[in-house]
Amino acid sequence: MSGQSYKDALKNDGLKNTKHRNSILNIIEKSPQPLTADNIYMALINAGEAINLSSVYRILGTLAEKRMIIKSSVIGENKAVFELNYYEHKHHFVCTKCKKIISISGCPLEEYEKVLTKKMGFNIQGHKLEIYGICSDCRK
Amino acid sequence: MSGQSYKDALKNDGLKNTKHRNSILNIIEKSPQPLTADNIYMALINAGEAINLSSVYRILGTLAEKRMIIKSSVIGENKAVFELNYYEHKHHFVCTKCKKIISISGCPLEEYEKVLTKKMGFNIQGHKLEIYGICSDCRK
DNA sequence: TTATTTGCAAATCTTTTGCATGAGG
DNA sequence: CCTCATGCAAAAGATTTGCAAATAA
Repeated sequence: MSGQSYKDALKNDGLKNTKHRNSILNIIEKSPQPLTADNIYMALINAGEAINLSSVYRILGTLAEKRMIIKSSVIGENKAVFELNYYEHKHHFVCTKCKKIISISGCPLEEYEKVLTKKMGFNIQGHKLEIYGICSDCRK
Repeated sequence: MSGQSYKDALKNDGLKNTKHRNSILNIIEKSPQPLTADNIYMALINAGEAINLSSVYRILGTLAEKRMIIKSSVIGENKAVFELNYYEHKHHFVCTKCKKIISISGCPLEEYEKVLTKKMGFNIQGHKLEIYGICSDCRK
């Protein structure tokens, strides 16, 4: 729980630099996969940091609004997951068997978005791509 | 509410041909965009068909399990949406301003999935792509 | 000091479930 | 008939909110 400080990043978004916000950003940053609000809450509790679940939700909402993190959802699950808003654009592969989430770097959609912009008149802000199937471990 | 009968389709999946199941399939089929359980429930009530919301959920669950419909979710919303399992593969554009959902035919991912299969050893079953931004109407 | 943030409890919203009744094949 | 489908009420899970107390700047 002693990771980097997000003091400046928070300040730039007009947010106060609090212990909870820093801890939550650190947890999300260190996670190789997107986390639910409850995952993050439990991680804090296990690390000995007293916090209320509603505060976790409130902080996640604020950070997502400021685009420091991204809120999304996983097919078939009815709860939100959060991850850092990496400037390197990534996608995820979800194993339908073991539920593992694997990051995939690179994005095949840049050209396609240009075509859509021209053809449909959209102003595209982003996209979400999730690929699902059986991972190599589960195929064995 | 007097649309086609899904009698044979239901029978093929070992499901009884009930009024509710037919009505729900018709509502989903006629909708240009994915619907929530509550959207469907309200449509039934407005059409004068008495049904319980839990039955709507149960029917949607059954139909999704039999792959007659597809359950998915929209970024930033915490409820599931349902649409027909068209055999023509489609994606959606979501306008972040007016919340309109526009279907896009065609899919830019076929080649990419082949590459991933080879490179990562995945057995790919499907994907979900959602593109968001401002639609042409809202840009005006 | 003052606006922002957090804790707490309760409310709200979506979805699921148990059980008794009702309807399809 | 006999099984499957539905209604109803209640539970469960995720998320939000109002308000008072605590804290950062």
